[in-house]
Amino acid sequence: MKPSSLPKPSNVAGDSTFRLLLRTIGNVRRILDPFFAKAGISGSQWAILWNLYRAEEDGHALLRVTDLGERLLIRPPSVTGAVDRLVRAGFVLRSNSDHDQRSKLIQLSPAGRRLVETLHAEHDKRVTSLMDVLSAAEQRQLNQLLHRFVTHLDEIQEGTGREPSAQRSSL
Amino acid sequence: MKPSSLPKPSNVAGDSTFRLLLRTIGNVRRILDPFFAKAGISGSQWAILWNLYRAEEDGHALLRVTDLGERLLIRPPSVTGAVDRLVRAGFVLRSNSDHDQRSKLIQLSPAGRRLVETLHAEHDKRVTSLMDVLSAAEQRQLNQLLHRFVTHLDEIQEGTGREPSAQRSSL
DNA sequence: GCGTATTATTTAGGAAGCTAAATAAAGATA
DNA sequence: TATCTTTATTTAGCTTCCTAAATAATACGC
Repeated sequence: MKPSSLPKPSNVAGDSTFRLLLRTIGNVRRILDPFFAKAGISGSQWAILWNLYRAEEDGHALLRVTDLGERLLIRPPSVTGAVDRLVRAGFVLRSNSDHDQRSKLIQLSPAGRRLVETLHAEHDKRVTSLMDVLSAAEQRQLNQLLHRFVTHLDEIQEGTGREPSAQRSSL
Repeated sequence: MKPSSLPKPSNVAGDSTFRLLLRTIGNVRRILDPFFAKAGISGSQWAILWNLYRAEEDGHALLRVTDLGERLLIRPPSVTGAVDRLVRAGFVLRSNSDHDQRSKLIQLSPAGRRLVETLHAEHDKRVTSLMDVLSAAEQRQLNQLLHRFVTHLDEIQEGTGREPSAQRSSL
C-alpha cells in the first residue's frame, strides 16, 4: 500500500481520474448494496423498480423492453434477463401489447410498488448523507464538471457509430 | 428523450451525480474498448497487462494472485478467471512460488510485454484527448473533488466490515 | 511434534452486462 | 396481395464481477 514512485511520465492526471471514477462507483455500490440486499434485491434491481415507479408517476405504467432499456442505459437482452428475475421475485409483471404483438409490456406489481414506496425515503437519506462531505457549492461544481465531461464523451461517440449502453443506472 | 419534469423533491443532486458517474464510466469504456479490441484484448485485460507491466518496472516481475487483485481492486476468484483467459491468449504466465507452495505467481509473457509496449503510447494519447474538454485547472478540480468524495466513502466503509473490491481499474 | 489457526488459491454457482443471430410481427412497396 | 425491410424481443454464448465453500500449505501454540 505504499504510495510508491509513479510509473513514468504517462498521463498521470487522466489515468488517475479514471481510477477515481472507478473507485467512486465501486464504493458507492458497496455502501448502498447491503441496504437493498436487506430488502432482497440488488442495486440493479432497485434501478429498474425505481424507473418503473417514476414512469408510472409520469403516466406510463407500462413500458416496453426497449423503453426500459433506454431509461436504464442497458440493451434489450440485458433487460430480458433482469426482468425475468424480477418477475420470478414477484415485483414486476410482463404482459402483451394489444396494439403491437411484437412488444411485451413491463410494469410494477403491487408488491413491487409497495417495495419502492418502503425503500425510497430511506435510500434518499442515504444518498444525501454520502454526498455530505462536499458542500452544496462543491456538489454543484462536481456535477458541472462531470456533465461537461460526459457530454463531450457523448459527442465523441456520435460519429463512432454505436450509441447507448453502460453498466447500471439509478442506484 | 425529453428532459421531462423531475420526479419529486427527492435528492435530485445526489442522484444525478451518480447517474453522471455511471454515464461517464460507460462512455469511457465504449470509447476505449474498440481500441483494445483491435489488439484482441478487452479493457479489463488491458488493465491487468498494464498493471503487470508497471509492477515489472518497479522490480516486481512476479505477482501473486492476491497482490494482483489488490492492485486491480478485484477479488481473487475474479483474478483466477481473468488470468486463465490471458494465459490461454498467451500474454501472461503462471508459475509456482518456491517459498510458499500455496502461492501462484503471475507475470507477463514476452508477447504480453510487447503488446503493452505497442499499445501504451497510443492509449495514453487517447486518454489525454478525452480529458481535453476540461482545462488543466478543471481537471485538477475534478480530481480533487472526486478524491475527497471517494476518501469519504472509504471511511464510511472502514466501520462497515468489508473492504476493497470494485469493477475494473486502470483502463 | 501435533493439532489448530490462518492464508492462498481455486471451484461452484449466480448476477449483470455484452454481441450476434433467431423469431415473429408490422409496415412499406410494387 | 406478396414480398421485402424494419422493428421488438428473445436465445445462445461470452466476459467480468461477486460470495461461499473446498483444498492445500503455512505458521502458531503448547
